[in-house]
Amino acid sequence: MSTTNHQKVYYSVLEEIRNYIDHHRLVSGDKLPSERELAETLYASRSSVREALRAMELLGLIQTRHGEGTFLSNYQSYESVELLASFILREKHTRQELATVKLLLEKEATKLAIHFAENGDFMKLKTIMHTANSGENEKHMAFFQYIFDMTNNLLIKKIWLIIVSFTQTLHDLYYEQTFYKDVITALQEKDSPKIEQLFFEQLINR
Amino acid sequence: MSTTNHQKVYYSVLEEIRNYIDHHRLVSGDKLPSERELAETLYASRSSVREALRAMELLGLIQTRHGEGTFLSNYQSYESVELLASFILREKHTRQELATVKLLLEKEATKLAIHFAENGDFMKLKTIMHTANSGENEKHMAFFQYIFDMTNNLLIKKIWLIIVSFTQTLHDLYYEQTFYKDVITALQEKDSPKIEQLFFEQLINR
DNA sequence: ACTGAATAAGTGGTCAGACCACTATGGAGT
DNA sequence: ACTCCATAGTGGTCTGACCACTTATTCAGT
Repeated sequence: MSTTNHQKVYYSVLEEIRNYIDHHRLVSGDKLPSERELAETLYASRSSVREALRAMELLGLIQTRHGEGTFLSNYQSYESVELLASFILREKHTRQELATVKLLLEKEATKLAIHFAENGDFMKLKTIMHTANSGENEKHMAFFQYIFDMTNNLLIKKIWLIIVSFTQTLHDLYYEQTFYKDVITALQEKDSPKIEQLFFEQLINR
Repeated sequence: MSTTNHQKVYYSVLEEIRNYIDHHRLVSGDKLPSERELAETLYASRSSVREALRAMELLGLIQTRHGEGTFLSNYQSYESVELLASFILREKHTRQELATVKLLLEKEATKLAIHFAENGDFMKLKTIMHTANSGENEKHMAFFQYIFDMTNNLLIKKIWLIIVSFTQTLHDLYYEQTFYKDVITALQEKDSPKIEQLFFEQLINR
């Protein structure tokens, strides 16, 4: 019944580090105190401090450089998403589920890209699809990598990359040859329903 | 443990643990080997094993009980999410990305659900939204949880759950009151473009 | 034979200290 | 002014110890 509020040390360390970041107005790239200094300041052992820092590192919140120090990550890398995914995707998800999510992400990204696409982009996409010395899977990857970059949404791209990496081991990634050309056209005409239709055709073609 | 390839020990440990879970077909609630046993098996120190376990714990992948052991979790534990979110959501850009992906997933799930919806489902959804003694966020969760279950796609649901758990700590999840009613109607009429339109209105309303 | 309390064994939680590997720095020698 | 390298500072890892908590075992009292 005793509600012992025994918080683990590494957890308090995490909170303290967050407070430190806030209080010192640290931004990406700034250096954190050394492990030994943190340990002394927070009255914790270096092991406990490291447990907290390693967790943060794995989540992509910080970046450690051997011999240099610990730094706030320069960009939001969504490392935690990858780690989570590697555990979630280990389960018995069917090929069907993976393929569906992959297609949905590609479709939505394309529709998002409508709002950002400029003239040069269409040319670039066409060039990608006409690169001679690359396989269909490589073209597909390059094509949508470009699309996802256009969306300015790193998170959705990250999720897609993970899904794709799992899909790739099962079967091919790519759609029909004419599909990509049609997508570029629809993108150019900012025709969202057309994109919806194009992907839907691929969905039922499987 | 071998330090070849500059791979940090705690990271190898993490991969090994994932392999162990995979190989032994562990499911939620199952017990992992003790820290000492893992250290011995993986030729790593207990400190390194703990660094890996703490990171997994922070992500809600495992649950440790003092004196008992370490157990595989169903990663529904929202315990550390708030702390995690306080780190991850520091940048406005990140919040935007999360909100967009959340909306896209909900939209696509709803459209997928069209193909599975039966008469009883609409009634059930209406009931959820008319439950008196529950907040708007709870209604929203229950509503879409039901939608996602209809899609028979566990993967997309899990992705959504993770996204939502982070979003929730920051601001409200839900849309306008009339929105849900309109969605049910569109679902009933299998009107995919209407669903598209409804969500799009919410997107620009932010 | 049964019950219950004391004990032991196993587990996570934490700490201190040691050593290694790597990086940046600054001073000695040119 | 330049180069070189010893050195200090940093993260990376390991060992061993002790504490706190939970469960299993033992054993005394009935």
